[in-house]
Order: sequence, then C-alpha cells, then structure tokens
Amino acid sequence: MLQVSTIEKDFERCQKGLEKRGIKEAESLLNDLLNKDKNRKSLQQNLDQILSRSNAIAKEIGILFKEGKRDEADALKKESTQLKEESKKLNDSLQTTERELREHLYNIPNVPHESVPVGNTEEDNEVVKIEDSNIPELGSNKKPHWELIEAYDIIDFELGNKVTGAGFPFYKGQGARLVRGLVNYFLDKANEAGYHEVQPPIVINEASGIGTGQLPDKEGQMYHIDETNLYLIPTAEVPITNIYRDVILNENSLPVKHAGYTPCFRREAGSWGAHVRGLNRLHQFDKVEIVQVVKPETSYEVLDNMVAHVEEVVKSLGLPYRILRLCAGDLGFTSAITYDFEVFSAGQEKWLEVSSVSNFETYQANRLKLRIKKEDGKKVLAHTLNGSALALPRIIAAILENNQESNQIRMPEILRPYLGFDSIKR
RNA sequence: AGAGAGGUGGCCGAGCGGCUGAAGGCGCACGCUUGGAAAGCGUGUAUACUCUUUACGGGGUAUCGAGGGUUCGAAUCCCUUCCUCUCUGCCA
Repeated sequence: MLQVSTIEKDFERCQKGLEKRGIKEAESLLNDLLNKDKNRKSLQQNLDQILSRSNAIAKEIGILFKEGKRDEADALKKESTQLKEESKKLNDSLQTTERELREHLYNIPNVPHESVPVGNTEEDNEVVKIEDSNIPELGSNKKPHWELIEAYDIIDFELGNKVTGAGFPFYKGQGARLVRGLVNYFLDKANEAGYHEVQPPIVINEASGIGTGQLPDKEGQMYHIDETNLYLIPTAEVPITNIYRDVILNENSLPVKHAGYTPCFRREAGSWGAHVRGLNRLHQFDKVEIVQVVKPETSYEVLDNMVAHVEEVVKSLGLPYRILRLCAGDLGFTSAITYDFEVFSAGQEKWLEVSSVSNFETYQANRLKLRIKKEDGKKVLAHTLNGSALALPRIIAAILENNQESNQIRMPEILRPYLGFDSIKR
C-alpha cells in the first residue's frame, strides 16, 4: 500500500503514475487521502489530550485515597467519567477514520516506475529482448501439446476431471518425471545463485494474504477454506514474503534471498476459453519462485539480477524467448514494474508467459510492516521483489512442442541428468 | 476431538488493581580497564502515532497474543477469540 508520507512528498509523481494506470481522477483521489490523514491526525491529537488529562486525574485520585481525602477524590471521579465519554466518542471516530483511510489505501495500486510504458493492453507491452533464432521448423506434422500428451500418455486431463475437476491434470510416467526433474533443476539453479531454499506451507491465513496484496483485491482468485478461514496459495510469493511480516531486519543481514517450490492454486474464475487449452491455464500448477528483500537503493539493480537469472534458466532449456516490460495497464496491482518472460511454443505458434519478475518497492513492505534498521538506528521500509523461476506447465508445453519428432520428443540436454531419460517415447 | 496449563521486552523471567513501558538475569552496543583478550565496572538497549526542536534532544498517547467489558485507574478482574504446551483420542 502507498504511504501517506510518499503522497505528501511526491504528489506529482504519484498522480502521474496513477493516471498512467488509467485512474483519471487521481488528483482528487490523492487529495482526498491527504485530507483524511489530516483529519486522522487532529482526532488523534484531541484524543491524546483527553487521555493525558484522564491519566493525570487517575493518578491524583490514587494519592487522594491514600491520604483519606474522599470528597476531593469523588469530585475528580466525576470529571474523569465525563472525560471517558468524550474519549470514547473520539476514539470511535478515530478508528472509523483510520479504517477508511486504510481501506482507501488498500484500493490504490502501486505507482508505476518511470520506465513503465503507457498502455492498456498486451499490445502495449514493450519487447525488451527477443531471442527467437531457435524456433524450430516443424513442418506439416507439428502438433500442439494437448495432442502430444495424449499420444505419449504423459499428462491426463480426463483423469483429473474425474478425480477433481477441470484444470487439475494428472502427470503420468515420463510426464510426472519431467515435472519432478524441472522442479529439481530450477531449485538447483536458484541455490547456485545464492537463494536460500525454503519449503513453505501452501495454505495461508488472511493476514498473509493482506500482507502481499492478494487481499482484499483479488479475493476471488484464491481458493478459500471456510472452516478455518485459510486460503490456498496462488504463488509461493505469499508464504515466503510473509516470513518477513512485522519484522525489522538489520541492514547488514540484507539482501535476503529465498527460493521455494510449491504447487500454486488459482481459481481463474471466468477466464476460460478456447485460447487456454491444455497446459496454458490450470487451477493447480507447479512453480519455483525467487524472492528478495533488499535495501531501497539497490532494488533496481537486484531486479536486473533477477531478470538475468530467469533469462539464464530459460536459455539453458534451449527455448526461444522474449522479455517484455509490462505497460501500466497490464501491470499487477502491487507492482511498480514487471518484466514478463514468454517462451515460443511452436506447436501452437504462440508466445506463452512463463515468468513474471517484479519490483514492489515499498508497496508490500508497507503492508507487511517490513522494515530495515540502518546503521544509524533509523528505520526505513524495505523493498521486496519476486519472480517465477519458473512456472512449469507452459515450459512443459514449449519443451514438448518445440522438440517433437515423428516418434519421440527430445529432452533438453541440461535436463537429462535430472530425468533419467533423453527423450519421451511411446 | 475431550481435559488441563499458559501466552509479559531480542531471549529467560518477576509482577496478579494505582508508585510498572514494565524488577532481575542473559544477550547486544558503547565506554573504562588490559600489552591483547577474558573477567570486572559504568552507560545504554521496544514499537507505532503525534507535538516540539535548525539539530542533539524533549514532551504526549497507545501497546504485556488479539478484541471487547468492569473500574476514577487494568499486564493484573470478567467475557469473546486466536495461538502454544501437557495428558487422552485419532492419525502420516
């Protein structure tokens, strides 16, 4: 969530940033917030004064009682009772104001970074890099992965339908081993790059959802468990980043780098259709996530490092890819800047998003109350970043489609030690 | 799931209606001491909001799991809720 102090100091930047996101009334919105905050402050001040007086009276009464001066004490009691009524009222309106302010802030997205292109749709995303020299020539008998997986019997949607429902496939045989191999490979790469591995819970509470910004904004995208008011994670970002909720980190313990593998669950309500066949969109999928908590002044350098790491992994699989800088309209709610990675899947002749690397600046940290204690004792909000490294299903789709031959699918060289086979055969 | 115990500062732990933002200890930081280290001694050591100050700093309020209540006054009493531990049950 945005900080009121940032809005005060950097009004114009905030206004322009939000306008870039298509919020036309940004100026009045921000002014409204500032006014609410002013209101909050004055209420707080009045309340504090009354409480201060109450505390003084209570102390006096204590002393008077000890001295046996009942009458004087009784007079003070009356005043105190009166003050209490006043303070109750003030406290109520203070809490209302604070709640409104908070809710208001929750509903304002992050201010995009300067370099984020203007735009509303995917078309406006900026292609930063494209590496398409290795797009295969498949000729006339190329197949999309949903045909390949049936032909080789490695992923079974029907079985998933039976046991759970649409979007929950079974991976079988070499398909299951491919998933396991990829997860291991991705985790090994992350470890090599200095990310400390964690295996987080895949169910989170409400506070965690709010901390990273899934709640209250994207409530409908998560599976909810009513009995215990818990949510299935949509990404490992949530449990991993929330390790640092309500934490003050020493400056010298930064950067914090974590990697973790989890299944991810997304309801994807209403976003189904012909263009999301097969592995392109699922309710449950596997992903290795990388997360960093860093000093504000280093976060853009770190972002570049994370992009470079993801690029290295994608490249090592021999997949054609491109890197996009998302336009303001396509940018996630909590992100200041996001780079998407897409791989080209030659069977469908489509670019598929396989990773999203974002800098949230202080937006998440402010919600999380994640701060850094500097050498001089001053505290500042940390910057948080994360990226997929990588999400599996579309990587699998691209591997299958791009490496298909008439009677086998060759596996990328680098994966073979992880798989125990060189190609998928019938 | 049933019965009981408990949640206090970075940690341990006292307090069980006013003098407690909180004893004592440990840890940590700085200083003294030392040839150096240890020990010893001294000082300091939560967070948020807010007022004030050029700054150093100073003041106010809140916070003893969370929320509500009783009271002039609550870490201390009552209620609700969450969590932890022990025993019983169940179970990978």
